[in-house]
Amino acid sequence: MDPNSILLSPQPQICSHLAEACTEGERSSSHPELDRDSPFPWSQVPSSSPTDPEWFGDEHIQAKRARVETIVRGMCLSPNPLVPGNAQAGVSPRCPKKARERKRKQNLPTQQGLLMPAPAWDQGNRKGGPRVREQLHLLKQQLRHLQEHILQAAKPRDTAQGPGGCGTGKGPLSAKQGNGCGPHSWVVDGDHQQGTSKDLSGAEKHQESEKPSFLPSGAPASLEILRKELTRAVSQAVDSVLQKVLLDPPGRLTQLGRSFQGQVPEGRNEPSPPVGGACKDPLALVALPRRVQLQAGVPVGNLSLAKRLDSPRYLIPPRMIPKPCQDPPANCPLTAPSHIQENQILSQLLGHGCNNGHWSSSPPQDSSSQRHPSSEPALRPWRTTKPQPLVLSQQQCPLPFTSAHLESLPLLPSVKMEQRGLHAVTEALPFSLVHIQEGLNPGHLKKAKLMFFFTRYPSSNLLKVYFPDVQFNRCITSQMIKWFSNFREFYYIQMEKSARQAISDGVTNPKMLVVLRNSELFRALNMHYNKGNDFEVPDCFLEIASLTLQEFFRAVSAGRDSDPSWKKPIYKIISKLDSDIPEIFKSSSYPQ
DNA sequence: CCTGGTCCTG
DNA sequence: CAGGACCAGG
Repeated sequence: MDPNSILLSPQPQICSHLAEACTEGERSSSHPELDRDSPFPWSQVPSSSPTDPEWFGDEHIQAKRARVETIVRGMCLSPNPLVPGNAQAGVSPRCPKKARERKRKQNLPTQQGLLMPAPAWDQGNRKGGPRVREQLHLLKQQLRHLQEHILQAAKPRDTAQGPGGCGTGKGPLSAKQGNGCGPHSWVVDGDHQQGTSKDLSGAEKHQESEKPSFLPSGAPASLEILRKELTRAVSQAVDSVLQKVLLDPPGRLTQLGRSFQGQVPEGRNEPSPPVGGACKDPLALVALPRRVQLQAGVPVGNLSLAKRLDSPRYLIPPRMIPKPCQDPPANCPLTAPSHIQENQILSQLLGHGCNNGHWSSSPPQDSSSQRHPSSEPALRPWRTTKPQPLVLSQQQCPLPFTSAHLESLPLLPSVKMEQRGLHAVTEALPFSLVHIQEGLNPGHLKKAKLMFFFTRYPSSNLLKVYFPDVQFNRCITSQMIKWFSNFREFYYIQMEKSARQAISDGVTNPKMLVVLRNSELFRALNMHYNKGNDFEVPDCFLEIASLTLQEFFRAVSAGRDSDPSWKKPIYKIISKLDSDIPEIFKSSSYPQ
């Protein structure tokens, strides 16, 4: 049997009695979570309008339509079709996959698809952005074909018209089209990437005004009429589609922004109930007795003794050593972090507005690099995007942007947009949105690691309390839970390793195993959770670590490790020894 | 059925 | 650290 019964016996008691009570309540976090069903009106968009066959009575055209459709479909299957690819690149790239594969996650895609016309969900996507884009694309193609027909019909005269016609004719188009004049110059460059709905309408408008000159008086008036009608209809269709997709109430706009990284803004995740309060209990109850013991001079095995030797006091709050001083309360509009968010938001909005409408069928390369949440400059893609389409789009794109917003678009090629566009857009967004992080960034990870010193098994509710700047949803929550799971893994591995090491070193009394700040074990742990060593590891952690180490030691030395699940009991013990996390951690800008 | 945990793998 | 498989508990 183990010689340590002395020391260890008291532990379990503490746990089972005191701790249990508290952790229990806290841990059972079955967040009544959110109202998942929030059917968004505009989600219907895809199924409705434009593609209706009726639009093109001409059978011939429909035939072509079918053909084009297959082509388009093929295009959609390619890498990142029209979708601004790595939407969730940085922070939560995995959600989509999960959503796609795991049944239980299926509500996710649904909502996300609706909320995010452009997320990187599989193209195969059900309703949602992809479809809209596809439809728009189709429309564009169809229109182009029609125009080609018309062109052919009018061609003879066009050519007769001579260069003059084209010189004045293609206004905006000539600029884009390398071929300048020529009969095709006025043909909407549908396939050409820059061909946007904008282009179409814009071009057509020009044509309309000029057409008369193109078509000799004798020209079939019906053609002209047909064209106008068609143009108008298509324009309207495009408008309506875009409108439905993009023009949503401010409230939605918010969600739109939140959903950016491919996360489901599944209902509001209220800063959840005062769970924070719960967390304190564990240690408050569990550790407290110990503190009392210690302070009262009642040693709890070597643990307490060691404690007193090299460590300050239990009550001394951990602090960031080097850090100048904590940042002002979280909500500081334009801090570096929020800046990134702004970019995200902007790019999302823009992404929707433009990519969504097939017009900015921006090259795959672009889209792939687009919507890179955190790290990568969200604006990058725009630098390669041609301004024209955007300029044109102002004229008819019924986006929720104000003219001011749009005005900034042409300036996109980077910086300017960042300054003006961002401002404009962000101003239009709910204030809170700027501060809410839809994804997790390195800062959050760091914070989580520090929190690990206090809690090894945080409940999701607790996490929500300590990460007020994070928009929790299933993905984010599980990601964070996963973090802690990983932390634990590392932690326990280290413990086991050390325990075995101690055994092989001839240690026989677990009492001898205490994690001191100068120990190798501590170094490893500190390196892992507190790189940079800018945080003072709380004593309670050392205590828990010592305990864990001892438990492992006892288990291994007792040969219990032969049991496949020999660690379980240890986990159980440790899981009840979470401490309360300092209030400062509740600040969204804590570790800064 | 969902959540949260562990284990294993990359 | 993320993913995925698998499992237990509510």
